[in-house]
Amino acid sequence: MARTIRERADVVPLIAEVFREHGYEGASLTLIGRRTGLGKGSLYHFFPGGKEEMAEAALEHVSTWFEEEIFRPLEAPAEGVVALTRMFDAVTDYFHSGRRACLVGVFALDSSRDLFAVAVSGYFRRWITALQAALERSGVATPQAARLARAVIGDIQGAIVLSRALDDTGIFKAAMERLRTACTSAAGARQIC
Amino acid sequence: MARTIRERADVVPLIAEVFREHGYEGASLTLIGRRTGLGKGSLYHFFPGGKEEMAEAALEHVSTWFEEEIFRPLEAPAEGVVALTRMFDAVTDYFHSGRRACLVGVFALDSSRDLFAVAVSGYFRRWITALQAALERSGVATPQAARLARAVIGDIQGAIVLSRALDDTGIFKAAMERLRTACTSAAGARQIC
DNA sequence: GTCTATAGAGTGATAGAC
DNA sequence: GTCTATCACTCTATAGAC
Repeated sequence: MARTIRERADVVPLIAEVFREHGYEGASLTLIGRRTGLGKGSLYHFFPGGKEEMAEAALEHVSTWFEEEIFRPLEAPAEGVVALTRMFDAVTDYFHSGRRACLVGVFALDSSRDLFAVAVSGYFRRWITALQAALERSGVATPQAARLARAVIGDIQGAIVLSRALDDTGIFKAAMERLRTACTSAAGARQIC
Repeated sequence: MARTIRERADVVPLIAEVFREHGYEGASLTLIGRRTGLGKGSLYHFFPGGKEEMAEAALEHVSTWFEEEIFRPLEAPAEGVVALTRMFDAVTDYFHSGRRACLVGVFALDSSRDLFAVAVSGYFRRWITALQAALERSGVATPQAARLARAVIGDIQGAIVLSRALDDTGIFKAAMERLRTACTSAAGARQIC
């Protein structure tokens, strides 16, 4: 009866990966148990709310990661254009050039959206806000920055869908390059004026 | 034992809607039976291959609809810019301004992608080809048309994800307007040169 | 009678809850 | 591990159209 000193925090990323790959309905407790190496008893010890609490924890984990690695750097007082480039690099890395789906995007598409509406909308709103801040710091006017930020965040999700559908990471990389150029050229155009 | 003369073709759109809303795993036969008003006997009579055959039929139905309503009009010998505008109108209508998910996009995101890889990639490849043709007919050079077509199809998928996530059809409508402008201005710029 | 569409009880397997 | 509910699916039985 070995007591593998496992913490809740250790298994959440693994659970998030199962939800990301199979969706909320498709992620069975058997699959989650296999991935984490945890029995149902342990899973319900860590997540008394069951599958729904596991998904909430997965969403929170993703949000926290993005908060630290993407959102806050976008708002940091570094030069806007540098922050933008770093974001596209980090995003390309995180989504494995489009091979890896976005957990929040997956949840947004099917009926599980309603169950996690607050977390799902909060994630995207937060990202748009942070990106808009970086664009404004680069000299883009507020209304244009807001519009561009919404477009870029949407387009990243689209690039994931399309590169997965065509099984071609080149699609994702090309999209990131295009969006990065759109952001920096918007910044450049404003600085000239 | 009332014999309601139902045809397979009548229930396929209803089944497609269940898969669209719940994903492949989330779409249970109970749900499908309830939506179509058909018992398991009838469902298995029409689809001996079970759930997988139902999903194949749903994908085929969507592809056929797009072939007739979107792809062929894009390739018809009308003026390219007119064809482009019509596509964005038809797409806005079909996806209910982003409220309705894309069946193929949903399948592309989760693990069911591998099961339906041919249909999923075929749908997007076909759309890109047709859009590229309309762009070229509008005067856009081949390499730019190919790049733009890929970007537009990806961005449409992203607009669906984001507008569903934020529960805001304005996001989708704004994205369609932006993409339409990008297409027509690319066509216009080329015609001037 | 045959064939087709229907309903639904019943199968083992597996789901999620506890 | 144990529970019940539900899963995808099978099978029998029915009805009416020919």
